Amino acid sequence: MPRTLVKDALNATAPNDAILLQGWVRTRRDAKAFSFIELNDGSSLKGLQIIVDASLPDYVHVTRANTGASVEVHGKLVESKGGGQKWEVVATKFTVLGEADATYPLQKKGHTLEFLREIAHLRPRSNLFGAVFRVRSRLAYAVHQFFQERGFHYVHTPIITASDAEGAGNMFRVTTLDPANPPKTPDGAVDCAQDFFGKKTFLTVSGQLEGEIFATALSSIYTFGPTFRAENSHTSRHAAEFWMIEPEVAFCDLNGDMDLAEAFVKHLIRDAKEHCAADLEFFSKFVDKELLARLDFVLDKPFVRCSYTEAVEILTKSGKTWEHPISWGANLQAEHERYLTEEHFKCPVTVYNYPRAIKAFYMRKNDGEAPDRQTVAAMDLLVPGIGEIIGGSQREERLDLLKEGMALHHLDEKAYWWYLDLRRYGSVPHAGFGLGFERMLMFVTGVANIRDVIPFARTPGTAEF
RNA sequence: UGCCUGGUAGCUCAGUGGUAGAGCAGGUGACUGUUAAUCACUUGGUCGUAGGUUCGAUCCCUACCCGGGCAGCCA
Repeated sequence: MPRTLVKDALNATAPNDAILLQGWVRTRRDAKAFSFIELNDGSSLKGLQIIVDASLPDYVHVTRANTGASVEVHGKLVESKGGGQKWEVVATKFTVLGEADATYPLQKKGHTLEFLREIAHLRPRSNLFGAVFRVRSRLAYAVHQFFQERGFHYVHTPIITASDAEGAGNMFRVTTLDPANPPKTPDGAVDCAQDFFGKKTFLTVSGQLEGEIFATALSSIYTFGPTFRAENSHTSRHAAEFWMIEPEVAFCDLNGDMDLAEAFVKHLIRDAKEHCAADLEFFSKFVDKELLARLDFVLDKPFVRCSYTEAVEILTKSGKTWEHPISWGANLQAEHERYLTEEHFKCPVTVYNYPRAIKAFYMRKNDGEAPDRQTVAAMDLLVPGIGEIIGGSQREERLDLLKEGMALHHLDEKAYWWYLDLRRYGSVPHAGFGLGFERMLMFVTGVANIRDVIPFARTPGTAEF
């Protein structure tokens, strides 16, 4: 007999005389003549109520079906006599597949997120994490759907890379050399030429530069994969390993890039609302009361677009005192970004055209500006509660200006020979951005800590599981 | 990395310079078409680690370890 998922049983339109369910016991309530078992198989937030009558021969096994045990139930799907659920299953055959004794850590009560992180191998069986990871799965699908429907091609950029100065933070070294006894060059330095790849290699901090290669061939591409930053960041929104989505579009300028970013974020929110409604209701009830209202609000209105120069004026005229003083040329700090999106505009804000000096070498220089007010066509999308969720730019497609940018950032042209070739041969205007998948999940679920939207979080000092 | 904050029963927490309590979980019993069921009884802790002050430290001091928050870095 084929297995029926709890989700499908709950959505049944008619009773069913013979049904098979498999899953884990969430809670059991014993009555004199029968027991109630709430069965969950991860297919939905809500479980299915199982009735095991004491007259059933298998009833002797019910006492072993404690919270956490895995069970198999053959039975009849019938309309429930009790309140609280439409359908329930009256068991005809009841089997405990795997017991869970009193040491099972998940209890029928609220646990702290900190405790659940310590049992990351069991927390997917909780309501909250079941919901988080169902949404994560759905949104990963929605990412591909959004881009595939728009003619983008999915590119697998390398995870191991030799590009070591992309300006996106510290990198993890990848090496097979013996750390205790590495080969040395005559002058005493570690001889990286003898390493596995014959040179220094790292885990990628971004697939953007390789993405540009494919955008200047396939026109519109996106990457979606793991990214690594060896920053010693102790915050609720940084992880050493996270997933990033990086579209790159040829024949596209900054406005097109901002349009794409806005459409993408809205698509993901709309998709979650449509396909994960019960899970989002759960978050709205137990994690963040404002969640659903905020998501609706974000969908309804166009995002505000505000140039860096305007943003600095707003911040200067706000009358607020800043921990980090703000003036033209300084980077926007978290407190500034939070003010813009949470207090001043009260909606998602795209800040664009940042000072050239504080942005990456590959960003396109804007023309016709005073020498002390030069900007690049960069943009950051800020959302309430999280801050920066997207960072992107139009890329510098003019060879001479790209070389100038590299000189400003003290980069060696030789290391980027292939990147410069893209400007030597058939260069086109192009633009792209990076969206932190976990930050998007935090925004959609209301979950406040990045460690709780990653199955197994890697943060400084922590790599359990 | 800097600053702040916490570490007491399996979990969530209270508490006091004289070596500790509650709720939940577990156990036993009762009761019930129950919904994190309910009621009664009950098991359970060298109070993060190592020093120091003191007649005496879980409590005060120092260091360290671990968790969390904020800032910087960014996605």
